[in-house]
Amino acid sequence: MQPDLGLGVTEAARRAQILSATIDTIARHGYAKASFERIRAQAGLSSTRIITYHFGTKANLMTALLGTIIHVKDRYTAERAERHPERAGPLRAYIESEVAFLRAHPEAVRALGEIIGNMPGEPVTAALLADLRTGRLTRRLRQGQREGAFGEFTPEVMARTIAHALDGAAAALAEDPDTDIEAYGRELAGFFAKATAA
Amino acid sequence: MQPDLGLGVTEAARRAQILSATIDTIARHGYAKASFERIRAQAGLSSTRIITYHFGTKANLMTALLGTIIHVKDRYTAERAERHPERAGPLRAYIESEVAFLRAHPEAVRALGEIIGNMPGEPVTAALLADLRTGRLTRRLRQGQREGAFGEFTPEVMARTIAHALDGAAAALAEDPDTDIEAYGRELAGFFAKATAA
Amino acid sequence: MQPDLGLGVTEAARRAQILSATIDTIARHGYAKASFERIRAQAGLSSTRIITYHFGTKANLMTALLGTIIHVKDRYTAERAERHPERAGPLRAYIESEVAFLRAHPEAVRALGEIIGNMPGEPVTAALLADLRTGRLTRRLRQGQREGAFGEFTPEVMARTIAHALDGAAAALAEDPDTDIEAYGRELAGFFAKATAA
Amino acid sequence: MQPDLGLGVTEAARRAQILSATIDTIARHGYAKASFERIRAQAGLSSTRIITYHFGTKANLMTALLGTIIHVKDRYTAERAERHPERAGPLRAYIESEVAFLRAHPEAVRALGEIIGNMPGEPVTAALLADLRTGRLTRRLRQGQREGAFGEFTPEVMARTIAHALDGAAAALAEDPDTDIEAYGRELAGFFAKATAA
DNA sequence: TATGAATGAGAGTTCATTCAT
DNA sequence: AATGAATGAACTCTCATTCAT
Repeated sequence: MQPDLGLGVTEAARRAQILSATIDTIARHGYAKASFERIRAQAGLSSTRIITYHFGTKANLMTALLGTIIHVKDRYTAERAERHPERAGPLRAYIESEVAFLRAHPEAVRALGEIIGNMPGEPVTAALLADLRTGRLTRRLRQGQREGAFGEFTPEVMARTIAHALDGAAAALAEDPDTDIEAYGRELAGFFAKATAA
Repeated sequence: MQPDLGLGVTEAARRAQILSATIDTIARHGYAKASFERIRAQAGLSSTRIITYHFGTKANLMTALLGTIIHVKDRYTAERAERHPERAGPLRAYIESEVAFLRAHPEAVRALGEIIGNMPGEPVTAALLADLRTGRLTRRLRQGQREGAFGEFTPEVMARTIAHALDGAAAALAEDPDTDIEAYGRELAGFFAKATAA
Repeated sequence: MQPDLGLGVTEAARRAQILSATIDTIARHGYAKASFERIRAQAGLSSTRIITYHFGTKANLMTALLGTIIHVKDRYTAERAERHPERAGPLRAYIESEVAFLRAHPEAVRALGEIIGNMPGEPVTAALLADLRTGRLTRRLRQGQREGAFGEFTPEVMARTIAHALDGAAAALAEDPDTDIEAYGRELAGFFAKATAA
Repeated sequence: MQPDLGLGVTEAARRAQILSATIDTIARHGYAKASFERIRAQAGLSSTRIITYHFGTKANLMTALLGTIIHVKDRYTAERAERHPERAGPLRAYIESEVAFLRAHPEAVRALGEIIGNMPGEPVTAALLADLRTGRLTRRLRQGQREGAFGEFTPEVMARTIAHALDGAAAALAEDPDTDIEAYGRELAGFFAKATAA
């Protein structure tokens, strides 16, 4: 009768609950089918009304989710960087970090991809999101070229290729959850080490 | 009042008209927003009814579209192979052919990606489509390895990486239609030549 | 490619084919779901157009079907009456004849019931159909009362009750095709013999 | 402009309003034509959306209606049994009770018949509904036979016959609302008293 | 005797959102 | 911090039917 036992939960906790349910819903059904109703069911809420109450519109919810995932991912990456001091070069470190996050939070990665690929809105926003994915990497690659660590290539193209290769890793994991994703990551790192070599 | 001037058009022509409009609609708005109404408007038809008349259901329409695009792409690839005899190795030939098709039919490639990524249906179908994308390439890569043309790598991983790298090319072109996609393709071919080198 | 091999069939044969398919469709799916499309599929035709061509409207088709079934049933009853001279009284003869027809053509009986129960149209038509079911029987019962063969009862009520009891027999057969419908009929005849006894 | 004056009505009241309108609609037009639009008009609502809001799907609405009618009928029967202590034997009591309910709620009986006859769904459901109609009566008849109150007959056949005879009563009332349905019921009770006599 | 092509009307369902407490 | 009730718009799909050969 009362599937939602979280009466009087704090705002922050409710938001987190809904965001988490949204990630799972998107990961399971894809962005297009992530309706308020499905999110409501996933979260075990009694009415979709609670979602609009906390987030207003769907675009708002998705923007909040985007911010949250990016935030979580950044924090994860930062913490990991402290634990695993970089030995094998920035590119390998980058790829392995991405794969580690994928392994730790596959649904979040899936959701991130779905949101970026499907969220409506101006091309402006799309470009911003795209830069978010490849901007930092592009700069790192260019910096590396300047320092002589890499050979000749167009940093934008390489960055985009790496980003999409990582999408490929996520897709492989999604198709077969038993994929040895670390091995996949090491192999990718090897490819791009060769491809970017001086 | 009579936006549809194609009264009495033959079945084949109508189907082609609708399929073409569907490609454009998906390319412009994405799979999720490719409703019958939008397709109708794109095709300049008077009623969406004509779409269900010719294709029955939406799933049917999408399946037909999938088949058509794959068919067109195969034919394009075959014809191109005749005109451009392979000199630079099968991998480079493959990538350049894919990029050439992308250049010739960017909307079709966009639509193909959207359909594969969003069409509902069993995981079975999804796996079939995935194999369609990477299966042939995987086999070619494995064959090349046996013949000593390539070094050590997991063919499945490499094939998937190449496929996703080509998605990256399509995304680049979509974001900026002025992208020099041939150059992009040559650079990709260079990457993967290095990455697969013995 | 040409599921309909009956090209150039005579009008009568085509009509019979369609009527027969309509009976089967109604028997299988009920009146409400007996659309032109389903009838077309059942008949193995290539287009519903052929149905409208021969019958015009759906109401027309149903009227024709009604006439056909009634005709067939009358002929069956007449022929059976010749073969089985009446020994056990008109009521038993009537019931056994109805049950025999049900046994011989259960789909036709099912279809007849569905049509009578669902065909749209004025109450006038409904009353006509009702009389068709019970009119003759009512008259026979009244005649029997006059001749002293039966006791006291309202002929209309008894006739209606018998007609609905026969519907019950059809329903029993529909629910379980292995029903011993002759036994069922004999039992019904026994009931009504008692119920109508002087 | 505002045909719906029931703003803010409680859920229970709205459901009752809709269910009641659905009964009337089915009684008037038959199951096949009982569309949301017609129900909406009958209930004086402003949009059909309110129906899906409260019941989700049409199948749901019909299931709810079925449950409601059965519930109401059971309650009616129980209350009546208290007021009218059984004198004339269980069979006569049963028939008179059914007829009394028919007299009190002819539309509900009509709707019940339409729903049972037309609601789509597995044969399983159909069998369940059939048992609901005749199961109790069959058991009563068998019990009566054991106690020597009845003669020889197959209880299932007799129960089904009685149920269909009651359908006949409902049909008579539907065709002519002035039918003296109590008299009809007494006559039926007389028939079956004779038919089941020891 | 038949068909290919088209169509208006209406069905049920899902969607994100809003009004009023 | 939350809810109950409602809603307009859009969507896919099915129906019987008609126009033009």
